[in-house]
Amino acid sequence: MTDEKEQWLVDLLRRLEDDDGKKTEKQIRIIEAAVEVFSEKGFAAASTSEIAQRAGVAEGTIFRHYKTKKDLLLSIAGPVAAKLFAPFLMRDFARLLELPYDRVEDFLRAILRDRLEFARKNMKLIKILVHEVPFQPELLAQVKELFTHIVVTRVEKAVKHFQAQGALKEIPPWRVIRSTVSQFVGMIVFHVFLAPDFPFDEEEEIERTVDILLHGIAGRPS
Amino acid sequence: MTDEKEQWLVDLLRRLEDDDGKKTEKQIRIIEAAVEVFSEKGFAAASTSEIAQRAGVAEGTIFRHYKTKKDLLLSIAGPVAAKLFAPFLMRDFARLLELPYDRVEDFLRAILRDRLEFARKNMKLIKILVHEVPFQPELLAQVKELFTHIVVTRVEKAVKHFQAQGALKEIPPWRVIRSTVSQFVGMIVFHVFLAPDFPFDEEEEIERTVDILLHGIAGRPS
DNA sequence: AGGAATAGTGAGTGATTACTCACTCTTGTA
DNA sequence: TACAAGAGTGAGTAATCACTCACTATTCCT
Repeated sequence: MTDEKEQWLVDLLRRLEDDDGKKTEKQIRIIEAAVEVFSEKGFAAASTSEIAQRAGVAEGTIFRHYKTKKDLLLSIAGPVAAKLFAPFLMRDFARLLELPYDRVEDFLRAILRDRLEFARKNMKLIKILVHEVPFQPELLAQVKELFTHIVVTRVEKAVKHFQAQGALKEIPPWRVIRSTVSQFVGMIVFHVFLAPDFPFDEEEEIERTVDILLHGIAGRPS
Repeated sequence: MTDEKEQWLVDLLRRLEDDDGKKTEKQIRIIEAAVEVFSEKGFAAASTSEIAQRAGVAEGTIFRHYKTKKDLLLSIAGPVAAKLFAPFLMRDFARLLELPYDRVEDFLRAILRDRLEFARKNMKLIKILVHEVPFQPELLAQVKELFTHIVVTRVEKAVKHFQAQGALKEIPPWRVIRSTVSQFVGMIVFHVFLAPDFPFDEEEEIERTVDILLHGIAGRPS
């Protein structure tokens, strides 16, 4: 039944796989240059002339492939939003709920590890998305829709599953989700964006973060 | 001894109190209009002509008080950065460490409550600061300096104090700080910026957030 | 090989930009 | 009251902006 309403999501993600479909070499260079300039200066302060210059292309070439500058932005930031939530749509994620012996910590560790890697590989794209989402209504709507659809249909189910199992406290799922997202985003923002040179053992850092999320920072006697 | 090196910080905050010093009525209107336009469109997409129009002022008047558009931005965003960290410099905060009977949860609740209120009252200003910090090196440097100075001299001391007391786990203070900031920022961003219409009992929400930070989301049996 | 579609070009365009400047108006002081 | 200093003005300016278009180069199908 989920496959009916979420078909568009699956389609969306499938389209992301072959997004290198039929692109000219120059068009690829335009996208690469746009990512550079957008992430460095922000969308509004980025000029099409600089993008063209960095791509080694005439300015008119940009507008052959993209109607407007905003079009170029959306063609870049849109897919990032989808990829950001992609792992929560994978089959493995749904199947996971059928494995009652799977421990929450393994589950959380896997997600954090995966999204940390994703953030590292896509720093500039994420920066562009986060920066422009408040000013581009289309982007905001897309992100909100992706997030709510995924959360209510998948993640919330997973939370309730683990709660029934006794692995998670019986608190409202949205609070569990918010705490987890806060902790994970905080960790990723710190290590990837704020202090990328801060030395750390990735596996241990993941484990400690999940441990704090699960058991808190209070002392033992409590 | 802290009073020597941190004199500049104290001075900075004192200057914020009487920042309404000798300002013309039109100058105040310019600042108000600038806050509006900057937060709506972003600094780069905001035009001085629109700011002047909204302030009911000639465009030249802006440049009588501010050398450049960037000057106007910095005069707005700079003080916000300082006010953001201000409560961690208050005398009460330092004195708190001399009260061994004070419980961590009361401490955390007070901070969260205070910063939540601050965020509500200064939504637009915070939005401007967060949005422009990555693109204005002066702002970034100021925020980093404020944060590190405050953290190492005050908050870290507080964490170690509570650890010695047995109220907090013996984990590296920076990890305690990161977890706390993550959880608090996540809570504030959700309630103030993402879902301001989401109905909630503020006091209970504060209590539940602090409880999750202290004791985690794991089920009792563990 | 031929011809149509698509990719690429770059000079040109009107609109908008941040900022200037010569000027007037207001305010405080002696 | 006289006068200096600052506040306020708005037309003006050079630069830059996103975007267009008439044209050429390349690719692709038959």
